[in-house]
Amino acid sequence: MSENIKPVTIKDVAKELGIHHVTVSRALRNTGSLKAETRELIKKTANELGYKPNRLARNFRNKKSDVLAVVVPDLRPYFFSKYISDFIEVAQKEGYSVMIFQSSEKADLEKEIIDSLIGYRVMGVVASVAKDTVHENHFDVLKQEQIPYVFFDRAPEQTKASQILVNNFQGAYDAVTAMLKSGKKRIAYISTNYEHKIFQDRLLGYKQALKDNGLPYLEELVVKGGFFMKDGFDVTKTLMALKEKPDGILAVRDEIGIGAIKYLKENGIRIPEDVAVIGFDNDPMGVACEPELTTVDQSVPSMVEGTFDLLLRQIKNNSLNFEKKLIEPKIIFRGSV
Amino acid sequence: MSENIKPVTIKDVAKELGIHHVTVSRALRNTGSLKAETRELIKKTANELGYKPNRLARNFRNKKSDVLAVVVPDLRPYFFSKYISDFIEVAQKEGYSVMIFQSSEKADLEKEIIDSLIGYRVMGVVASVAKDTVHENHFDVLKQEQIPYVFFDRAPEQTKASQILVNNFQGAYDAVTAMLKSGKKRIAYISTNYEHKIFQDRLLGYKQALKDNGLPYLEELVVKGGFFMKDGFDVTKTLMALKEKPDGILAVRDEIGIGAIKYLKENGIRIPEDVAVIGFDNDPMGVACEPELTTVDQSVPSMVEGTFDLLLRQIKNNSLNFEKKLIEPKIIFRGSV
DNA sequence: GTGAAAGCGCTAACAT
DNA sequence: ATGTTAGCGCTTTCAC
Repeated sequence: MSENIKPVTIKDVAKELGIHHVTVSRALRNTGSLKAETRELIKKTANELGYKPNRLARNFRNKKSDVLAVVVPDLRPYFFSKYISDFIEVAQKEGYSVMIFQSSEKADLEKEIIDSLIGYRVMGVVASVAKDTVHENHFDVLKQEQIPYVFFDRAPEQTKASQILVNNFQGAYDAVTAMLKSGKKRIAYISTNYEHKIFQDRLLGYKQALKDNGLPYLEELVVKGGFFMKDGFDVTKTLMALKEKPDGILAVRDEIGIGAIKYLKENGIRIPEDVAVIGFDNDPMGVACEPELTTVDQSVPSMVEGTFDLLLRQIKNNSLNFEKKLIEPKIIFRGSV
Repeated sequence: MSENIKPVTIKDVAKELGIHHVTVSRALRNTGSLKAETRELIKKTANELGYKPNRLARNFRNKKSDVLAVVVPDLRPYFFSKYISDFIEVAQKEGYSVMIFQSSEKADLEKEIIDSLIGYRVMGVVASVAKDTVHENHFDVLKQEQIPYVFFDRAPEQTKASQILVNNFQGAYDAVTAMLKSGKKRIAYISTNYEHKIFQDRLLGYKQALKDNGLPYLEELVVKGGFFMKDGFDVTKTLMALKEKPDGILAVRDEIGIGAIKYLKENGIRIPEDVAVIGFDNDPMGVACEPELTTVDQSVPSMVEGTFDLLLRQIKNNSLNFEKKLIEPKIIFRGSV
């Protein structure tokens, strides 16, 4: 059990110099008017004494923290870890710290997290919602509390907050079109059983591309499964058991697409000659497999940039927005088409 | 510009009920002695009024936050994102919030981060250090400030803090032994140019395994490169240009190992018949490639559990420890050996 | 250019 | 079982 050392405060610095602590405060924050030499002396002394501003006190006094919060279902999928990594980098540069919360795809945990966030008086919230947060509206309390927030990727359906998404319709449309152009005629679509708009939009893009190319929409070619590689593997098995097999697969996630590739290869089906595959996310995992996976890239850096634009504007204007940004996706062609 | 709404405080709740705010505080925290019915009434009222405890005030008053900080070089590598994901999950369960910081492998940024952390009066810090933080000691201020901290995976060399690592020596030793057992005779070793002990230990394990099997240590088979897939690819090219080529490769990261596999396959070299490959980290990417990559698993869940053990003990005893924990690694055999 | 006073929302310690 | 007092470290406002 060690004795408790008291951190150095501005009063300690003030006492050391025989001046008032408010003067120290002013000096350290570069506000007010004081003699340049006093300011320098104070800074030097503060430094020597090992003064570290108490942000708890400062934030409390200012009634706001310099913290941004990010809420995601799960940190591990590459799309999220890449997004958060980029987000933190920008945030640190802008002088914010970042708290990360995981909902583990559970709406009720998400709710608790939001309450907690409000308690911390975070300056802004960025969220991608849980599996079941589709018709829920537990984010609305943030609006009541005047805390700016932005959804990225996944948003509740009826939200009245700003959001930033990839043009998922276009991404799917382009992916299907690409396979059609390479001569494919029966494109299957593998989705998750999540009901977020982003997945619906991808389905719509898929349908529209078929339609615009005079192809029928066939229920049997549209299947749903889980979120991971194994799920893609299983669901592809179902697809390839069809009497009339697909010759192309669009998967809503790269991991699912890789699962598809694994099934196809294990069963001697050539890619892309027999079946082409395209995924979503530009996960580096897609480069590990063979053939490398063609993918719809969501341009995470632009997405983060857009998020900050939406968020900081609200913070700086002290007002909440309801704005929607669309990022145009880009297909990265590799070996699977 | 919207008007500013004042958050509900305990005083508001108190006024509503015509009682003292301290009573409200006690009721809400389940401390002190008060009539059960008063307590319930207060809680109900607080809820109705939409009271959210101001953690800024509470933490300030208590001179400590309920925040744990994690500092990593980069969030994206699977090992880190998995670790942090697990860490946050446990932290949330224990009632802590988590701030994440990225050093981007830069020691000076790390230094700034630490100062910032101290300002937040975080309860504890968990860190894996930057590329250049080998002989540096900028984490020592945490000790001065009496903030418990634990290193995981990468630690500064002369640190006087608790740390948790995989037994890297053993992991490498076992990996080499496994290849030798499968009949390999010339095992190469691909590392990064980072100088952390974990990489040195892996090299020692590699050397010892050779020695124990009567094999010579050959400088030409030990190469260094970058951190990523591309680097593994490039360095393998060098290795395979040797007059006497290796028939086994131990890579210090799965991504590097996958780069090796990609080079080998592109050049018609069979895996594992001609060359076996083993990586470190149990990155799911290793399942995407073909053959699937055999890997040394670091058991992230045990590592997180161990971290919390080391950290919470210090927090609860209000004392700093200097303890070292080793997790035993486990080889996960897949197709590349 | 500097000092003094006041208060943010909360809780520990001491009343009653 | 409840109330009163005081103060955490900082910054805004007003005074000199």
